[in-house]
Amino acid sequence: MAKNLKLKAARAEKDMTQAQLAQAVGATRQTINAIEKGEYNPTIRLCRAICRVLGKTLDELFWEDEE
Amino acid sequence: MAKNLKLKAARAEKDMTQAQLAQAVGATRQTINAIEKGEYNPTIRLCRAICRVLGKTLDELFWEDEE
DNA sequence: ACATTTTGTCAATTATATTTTACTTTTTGT
DNA sequence: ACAAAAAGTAAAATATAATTGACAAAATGT
Repeated sequence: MAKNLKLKAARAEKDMTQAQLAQAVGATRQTINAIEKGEYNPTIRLCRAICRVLGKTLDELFWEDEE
Repeated sequence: MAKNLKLKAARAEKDMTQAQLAQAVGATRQTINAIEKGEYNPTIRLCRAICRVLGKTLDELFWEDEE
């Protein structure tokens, strides 16, 4: 898995820290960090929560052409 | 979580059984069944695999407005 | 009606997502 | 340069996704 820079950018666009995003979606800072780092396979529910907070779609933040 | 009828419909459109879809995405029939039943929180990687096989996007098959 | 396929469901086990605690490194602002 | 905040990282524990095997219920075709 590659780094999720789209997520990182969307978070920056909202001026949120990893800790703030984590709290907003009910996860931990480490989980958010791991997702951005790209070495993670989060659940769809968490992905949806992140999308809602950042105002993005699943396709925008979590699609990958190659797995 | 509600039943995932969009997934069920997309699978029907491809004329695939749950078992066939499961094999195509490298999962078990029970997992596919549970996802369609809606009482499940699959990983994003499995969701992406399903989308690729069925020719749909994450937003089309796995978005939910209310959680 | 009958046989066959598909779906639904359950219990037990395994794999892994997520948490917790803690520490180091990098970034940001003054 | 310094202090503070944010990000990166790691090990151990917990929660839960996913598998395996097996059987019942429903759907489909002849």
